[in-house]
Amino acid sequence: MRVRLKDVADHAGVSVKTVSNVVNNWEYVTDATRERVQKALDELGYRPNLSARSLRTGRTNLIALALPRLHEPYFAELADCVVRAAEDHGLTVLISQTDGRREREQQVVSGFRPQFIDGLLFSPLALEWDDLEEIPGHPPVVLLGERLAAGGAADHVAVDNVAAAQRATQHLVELGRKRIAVIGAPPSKTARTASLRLEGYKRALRKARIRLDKQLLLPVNQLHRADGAAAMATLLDLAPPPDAVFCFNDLLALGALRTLQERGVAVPSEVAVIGFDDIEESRFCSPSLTTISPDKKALAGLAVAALVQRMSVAPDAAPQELHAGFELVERESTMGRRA
Amino acid sequence: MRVRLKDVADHAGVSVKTVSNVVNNWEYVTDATRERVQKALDELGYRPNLSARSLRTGRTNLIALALPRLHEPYFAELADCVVRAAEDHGLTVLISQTDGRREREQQVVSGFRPQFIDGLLFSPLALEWDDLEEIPGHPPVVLLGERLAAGGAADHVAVDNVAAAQRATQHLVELGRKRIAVIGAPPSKTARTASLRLEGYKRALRKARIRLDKQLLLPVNQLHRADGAAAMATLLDLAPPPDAVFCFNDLLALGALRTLQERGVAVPSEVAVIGFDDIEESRFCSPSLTTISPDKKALAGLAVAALVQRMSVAPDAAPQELHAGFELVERESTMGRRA
DNA sequence: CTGAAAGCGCTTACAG
DNA sequence: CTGAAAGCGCTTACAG
Repeated sequence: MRVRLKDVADHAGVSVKTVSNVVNNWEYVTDATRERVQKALDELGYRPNLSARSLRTGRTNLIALALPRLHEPYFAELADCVVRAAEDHGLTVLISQTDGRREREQQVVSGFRPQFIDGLLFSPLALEWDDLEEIPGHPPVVLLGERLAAGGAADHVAVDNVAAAQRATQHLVELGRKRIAVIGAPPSKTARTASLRLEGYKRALRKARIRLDKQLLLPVNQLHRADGAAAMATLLDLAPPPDAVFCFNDLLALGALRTLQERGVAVPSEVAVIGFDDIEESRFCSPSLTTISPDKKALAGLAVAALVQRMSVAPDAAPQELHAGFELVERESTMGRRA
Repeated sequence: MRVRLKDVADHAGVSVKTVSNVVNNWEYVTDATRERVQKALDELGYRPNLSARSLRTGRTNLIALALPRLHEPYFAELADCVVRAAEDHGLTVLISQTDGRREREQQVVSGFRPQFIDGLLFSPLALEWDDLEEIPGHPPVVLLGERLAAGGAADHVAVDNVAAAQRATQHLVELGRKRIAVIGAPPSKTARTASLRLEGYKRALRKARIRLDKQLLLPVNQLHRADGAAAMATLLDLAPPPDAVFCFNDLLALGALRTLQERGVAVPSEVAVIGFDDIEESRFCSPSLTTISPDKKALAGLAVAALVQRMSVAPDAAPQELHAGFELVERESTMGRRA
């Protein structure tokens, strides 16, 4: 049989209210009472019934995290950070994959399990802001990473993609590279993150007075190894080929490295490679990969904190734009002199 | 304001019970009443309060899925299947990562959110059965993939690892290979799955009257690309080197393929490679990877069904050993003649 | 500082 | 086939 508050109260010879006070760390309980109740709590092994608590308080302490794909290491690592950050706030995270498909994203926002979560951390690929607005009584939402198309009025947490991409490009410039290619250029205007990164790239080139060569901008279908490998092959067939490549994520870069290796092109002496995300494998591949490392912990921490704000303290505050830091991690794929 | 059953009842001019009957698809409601109530339900946009329902029924319809690492594509894909299978039973899945560490696994089983889930799908790496027994009032558990050490008394769902490994090895034998190496051999006895796969490998060799050469059995620290790559390098330094490699998962095989490519060893003509898991990338890498494809959908379906059984129908039934099917998927890494 | 009591929204015997 | 009512376990004004 389950141990209820009432059982503990009887055991300790106090009222239910008093036990509840102790359980919830209420301030005004005499030490003697607290101690006695705590003992009863321990002896009986009391565990609160979360459903009852939720029913009473109207909060579930559950938040959902909706991501395109857990397969992608970046998202898997980010999810892990979010789970930990949420734990610190006493929140449990429900992870769900949207596959970046609009229909699934819509499903998530309108609540696959309605009235079930207190808030939503959302990394949308396809959804537009209008879609979000239309849904009646959707839970508080904080956008993570991807920004909804124009006019968004929800908190948004991300790295400063423009600045980060500029930094990455600048790094290649500083190595003396002149023909700096991009793998992962935005295939369409809806690819918001890619557009921002491209903007950063352009700024760096402008500052270095290097002319933009559109031939060097390669879009991809997906952000996977295979796409990176294929794009790199295309680039190597150019005359002259690039002397550096900025890949818009590490997976693409890993694919590019593979092609370079196959073709016997030396990295970094002939072609320097830089990625974005700093996934685990980038440390272990050979050559190890120079990359932009977004502060995933900060990203998760800011997002959860913003959501908590919206959930309880200030549901109607003006939407915030929050940036987590990043750093450039130099590894073998850009270390060393030009050939 | 939230719409309650009571509001709908008032709106439709019936009692709360009747509305509840309609919501829960109770059989004995006249069509006229059902229709009228349904209309009120729709008009008011009623959504049941799940906390209240849980409090009343004692069930949350939440199950947890505890996996070592979501980063690993196999687990990510499996998780996706589990989520879908659970949906069919009206269950929501709480995914949590244990990192394969005993401490985290213990945490999960004893309930990170106690009294919160109806059941647990669990893929343990470190936990022993005794640990499970010791935990008072742990939820119904079904083991997925990994088997707890001896004496387990919980349902277990997996592919027949011995049979699958035997099939894989036999395939290499049929190609005429004689020196068949293994990457991913069990580093210790606790690596249960690896031990089973090794057993299958041995059986296939025995049947083919090929002598076991322990030099060809390479253990790994982790089941990642880098480990596969390193192991392959070791194998190529043998004299003579192997003419085929059975990798105990696809990630290892992907790493092995990379090394083979770097060293200019032809696949499959000089060395044939086979993996295990059939992760997405195996279809897209070059050469594409022959592999054992466990029926992940069946695995997830069986696991969820078994858990549902234990949760409601037959909590104390004798533990079952359930096997999902597998098939050998032939791709480029083994297709073609020997050099 | 502590107690008695109401009520969160639902399901479910129990009547009828 | 439908209704009135109890009760799941908790929190929280309200008294004292």
